[in-house]
Amino acid sequence: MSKEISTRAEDYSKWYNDLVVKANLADHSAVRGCMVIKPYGYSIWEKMQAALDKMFKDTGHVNAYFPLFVPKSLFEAEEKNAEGFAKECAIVTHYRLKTDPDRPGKLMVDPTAKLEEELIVRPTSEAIIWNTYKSWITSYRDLPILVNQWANVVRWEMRTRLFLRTAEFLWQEGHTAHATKAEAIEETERMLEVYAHFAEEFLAMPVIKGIKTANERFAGAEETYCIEALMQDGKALQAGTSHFLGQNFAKAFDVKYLSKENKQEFVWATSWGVSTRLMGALIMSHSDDNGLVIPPKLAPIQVVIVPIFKTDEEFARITEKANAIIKALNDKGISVKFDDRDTYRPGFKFAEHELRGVPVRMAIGPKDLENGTVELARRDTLEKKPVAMEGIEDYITALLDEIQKNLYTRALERRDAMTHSVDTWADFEAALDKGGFIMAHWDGTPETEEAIKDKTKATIRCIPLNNKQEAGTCILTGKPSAQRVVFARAY
RNA sequence: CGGGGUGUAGCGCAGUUGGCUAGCGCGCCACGUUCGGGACGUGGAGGCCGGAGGUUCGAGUCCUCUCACCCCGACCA
Repeated sequence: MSKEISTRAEDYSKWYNDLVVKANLADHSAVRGCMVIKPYGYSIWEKMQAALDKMFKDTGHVNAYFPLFVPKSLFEAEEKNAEGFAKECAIVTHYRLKTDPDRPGKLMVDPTAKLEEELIVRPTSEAIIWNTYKSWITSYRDLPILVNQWANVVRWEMRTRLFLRTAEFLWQEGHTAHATKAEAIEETERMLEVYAHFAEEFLAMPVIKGIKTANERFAGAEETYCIEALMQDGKALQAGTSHFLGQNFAKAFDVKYLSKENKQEFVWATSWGVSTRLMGALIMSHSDDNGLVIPPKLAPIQVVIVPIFKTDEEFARITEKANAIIKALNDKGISVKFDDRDTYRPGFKFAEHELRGVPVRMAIGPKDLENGTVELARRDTLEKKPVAMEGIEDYITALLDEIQKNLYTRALERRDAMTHSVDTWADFEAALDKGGFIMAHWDGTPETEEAIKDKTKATIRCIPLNNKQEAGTCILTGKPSAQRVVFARAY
């Protein structure tokens, strides 16, 4: 069985950090608050990208690319949005360096190369994109515009964490334009569904779909929808957001279209995004003390074959068998790595592939050649057993599927076990100490939400979609409430 | 931006009241024995002790300045 992960905050933080570095996913970079995503980590991200990209295309979206820099005048056009991001922007003020007369061999900013207008390094692209949409849209025939962008953005956060909150991060941001409010809301909800489906099917991570309270809403949005997941240490993680932007950006950038009725109308907007934060979510959802556990659908290597041999002759015979198995597995669309390095011993390889989260390990040794078997070990349960070589590809196909399902079930059970319903302030505080989601009544005011946050650091993660209506009283103020909302301490 | 801390080999660290050729573990390289759960032995490579200035016969160690990073807080659609 996998060992217990300590969920004490500082231990968990350290465990998480060590794992990210040791499993070769990413490193702290020399640049403040940024990280280097290493090839193995990036290959997992690529799997996520591919799956998401297909889902975007299947829902009618196309990819495009917009500039990294946003002139300040554009950035500030939508006031709420600008205000929301103002405190975390990187700003380009100059465009040239020169040699420093006082320090030979050193460079200095050339004061004569000051920009007329500062450029903001995008923290999100609504401004630059809506400024562009203005020139793309004149008629209802131009709508809808369903565009997605894969890009990097910069948010100068004061405190950073690998994958979860780095100064620069990779993400995708969808930006759509619609003729009607209903259509835009439909799009917002559709993309939330896409995210939820992706999280559950690919990341094997159960999520709660909901809407944010006014306090937590995206700056410039009318409504923010989100998916919220629970990590193994009992803290919540916002895993994706989908915003209904109303006509805020259309009005800020004067984007209008002529309707069928020959009337000028403002365009309705949505935006939605997920980021490399999902890598953090993946790690904190499934991993154990032996290392990463990657769901088969996202594993760059689904099966690793470790040969066990003493002599060249043995190795040759094993290789022959292995090649036949690799072929059969590849034909089933399964990615396989044959770890034929003779510079490491089997035990070392076992440990290394476990650390990296490979879902299935196959060991082939002399005994197996004799018996016509292989030894299969599954990463999720760490079970090992001999399996007949004959028909192994079908066995593994089913096994990968089972591992994917098991990871989801396990995560769901863990989340349910960490979800508590409370009715009093005392119970609320007690539940917070245990961690997890807390379903509790709230009087619906931003002031109360803020007060609870100040007292406990817990925030309202979301108001679940299709939430059960149930009369109750607010845990803090005792005022009437019509429904429970999801509280938690969050990343 | 406040409070605290750390900078010594690729990584993790020790280095006493200033003293001799700056150490330890892991990793790395070579050779040999090993190889079904992170092997072992022997030998070896690798340091402007974060940077600048100062005190001193002598500085990793003391002083001043500076830079970087980390932690706690504030902040984080």
